[in-house]
Amino acid sequence: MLTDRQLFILQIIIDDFIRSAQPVGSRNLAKKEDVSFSPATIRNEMADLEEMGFLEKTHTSSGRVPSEKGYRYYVDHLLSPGSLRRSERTAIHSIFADRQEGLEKAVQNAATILSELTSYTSIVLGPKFNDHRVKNLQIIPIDAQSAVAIIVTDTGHVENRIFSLPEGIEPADIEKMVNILNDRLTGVPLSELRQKIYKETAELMRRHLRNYEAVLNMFAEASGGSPIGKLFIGGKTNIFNQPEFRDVEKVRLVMDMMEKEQDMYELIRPTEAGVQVKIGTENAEQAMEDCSLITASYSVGDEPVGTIAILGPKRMEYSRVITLVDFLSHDMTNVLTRLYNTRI
Amino acid sequence: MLTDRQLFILQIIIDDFIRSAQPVGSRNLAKKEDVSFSPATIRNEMADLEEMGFLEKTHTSSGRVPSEKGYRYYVDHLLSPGSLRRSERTAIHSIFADRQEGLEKAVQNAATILSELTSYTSIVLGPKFNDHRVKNLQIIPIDAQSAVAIIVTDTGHVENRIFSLPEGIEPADIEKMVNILNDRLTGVPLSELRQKIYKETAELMRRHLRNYEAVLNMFAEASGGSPIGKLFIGGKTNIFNQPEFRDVEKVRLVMDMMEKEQDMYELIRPTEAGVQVKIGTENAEQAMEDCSLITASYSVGDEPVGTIAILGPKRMEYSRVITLVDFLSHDMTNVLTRLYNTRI
DNA sequence: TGTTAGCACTCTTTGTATTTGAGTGCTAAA
DNA sequence: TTTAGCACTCAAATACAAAGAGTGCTAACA
Repeated sequence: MLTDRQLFILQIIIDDFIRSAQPVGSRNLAKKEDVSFSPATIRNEMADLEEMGFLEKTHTSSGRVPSEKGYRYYVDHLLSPGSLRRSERTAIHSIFADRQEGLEKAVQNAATILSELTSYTSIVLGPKFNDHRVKNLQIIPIDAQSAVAIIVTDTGHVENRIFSLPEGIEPADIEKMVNILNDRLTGVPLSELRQKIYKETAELMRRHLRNYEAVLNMFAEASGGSPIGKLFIGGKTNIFNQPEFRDVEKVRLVMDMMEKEQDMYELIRPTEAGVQVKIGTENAEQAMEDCSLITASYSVGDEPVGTIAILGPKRMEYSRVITLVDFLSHDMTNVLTRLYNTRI
Repeated sequence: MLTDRQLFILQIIIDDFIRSAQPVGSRNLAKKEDVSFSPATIRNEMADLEEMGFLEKTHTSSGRVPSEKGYRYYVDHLLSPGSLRRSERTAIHSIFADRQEGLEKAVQNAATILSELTSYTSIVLGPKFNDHRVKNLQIIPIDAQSAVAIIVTDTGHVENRIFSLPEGIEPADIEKMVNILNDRLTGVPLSELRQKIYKETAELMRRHLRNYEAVLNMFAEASGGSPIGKLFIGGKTNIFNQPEFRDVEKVRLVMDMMEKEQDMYELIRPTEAGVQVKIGTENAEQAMEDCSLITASYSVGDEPVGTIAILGPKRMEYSRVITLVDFLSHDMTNVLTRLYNTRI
């Protein structure tokens, strides 16, 4: 068990290291105003803290650096709850202020602002609406061989795909089909569209369309096929600012990872509700070894529809970022719920 | 004027430097099989070449390095025309092999393959069709206040945008409007859509829609508003491989630039037909100081619709990359022309 | 018994010569 | 005109010393 003094010292060390990126030694620590013990005392405590695995040394006679376990303890027990500046709050509120631009733009905007506010890298996923419902279906013939299928959802989202038409199909046939599709499928949630379309309309489709699988594919993609929303990353190059990433190889690892969409999806896949902090190797991804990730999901009503995240060095300003991410995720939840939850 | 021997030496120096990234000295040059002069002779020639501005020294007693002027001369006069390996050719042909995926995917694919083939960074812009023509327009009401406007073009491309409906509009009104819009605007090229819609339908729209500007805006974006195609960048982190970019600051400059879409558009904006090479400061962009850019546009018929480019260090394998870019741009032109030019 | 001063020790960082090696320019001979 | 020879330059590597920040341990102190 840790004594109060050990907690105090651990906290100061980590705070200091987060600020300075320099290993912190007993002598300098003792000089701080609110520290009233001698360097020797501090050294003893530090030795204990190191023995317990909260601190590390970079070499035998260096100052101490927080270990992963140290950060973990710090985040779990020592964090003083931060508060946001007025300017930060207005910046966040402004993201969803004007709806005209469309949801996707707004989300992208969120990523940009988040990265500017933190000077770390931001990742915003979503939103995906599992309960998008079909509002309208269209099939628009392009030429003799091909047509575009379009789904409009009740959230105003549009999916489209080109597919081939069977030989000699008549415009009237298509119109009839569209009518039937709309009749049978309006109001169906995208998540159920796939099975519904098989059950309700496959027979009909088969009769009229040679490769109706293409249309089914489109529907599959629109619903379950791409089960995740779009991914936006803001401030990709912010990592260059961190002194511990002076090393080209380290930067490269992280940059490479950020280019792989799949990896990023995996990385920020939400595991539980609320703000989550993953420190260094707590992230599965190899490249995250020296980084930490703070994530939070946002929802429409009770349904999580997306994730926001901040990726920074392990030496991250946890307090500030957690507050920020928490605040933004709630704000997004509020706005989106107000916008889209009414229809349920 | 340069003597044959000077040309020869210049060529060997640049070839060697492109391979090794090391300043090349007279002694090592003289050791090469196909060089039959003594180091002293070479030194004399090098001194002349330096005086003329084709070579530079990194310090007084170092080997020579090509200057920008040197590269320029090399590209303009000394390039041996490269040829592609069978595997490279099949890789390129495979890009547009299956149309099912959609044009956008194929273009993105082109960027990826191009960067893998060269191990430089690739940039692919487009395609934008100036002569997309309107095939069909739809307005789908979402709820009492809003609706989605959709344009389908004769290339199968779909644009959509949400806008607000005026109070108390009837579904029948909308249907009427859609009919009129389709009647008046089908077949109109997107480039002329904006003025046409004003001339032909503004009066009508104003009567039925409160904020018909939103719809006009959408049309504007679909046609002239985003006058450029989508931008794909492949192998962003390939620059890390280059020994002259061991320096974090240098990498950062380039990475920062690549994150700014606007800068990238400007960078690869085509200036004339055919393959173009821009070396170092020949690019306006500050961050390109140590990089070269090789671009080529591709067309549908005679109309250029997009650009492909390779961004690498000044010490780039010009011969190989030029051949590759030339080949791919022609291939894309062929495929796209076959696909889309028939309708004109 | 917990705290602290003192001290020897370690290891990085910084600075300063010194050497090595690759390369140059110039001169004079072939 | 070419080339051998030589003095010279500079970056990079090597070695060494000193400085500085830090530690651990012991013994004295409150």
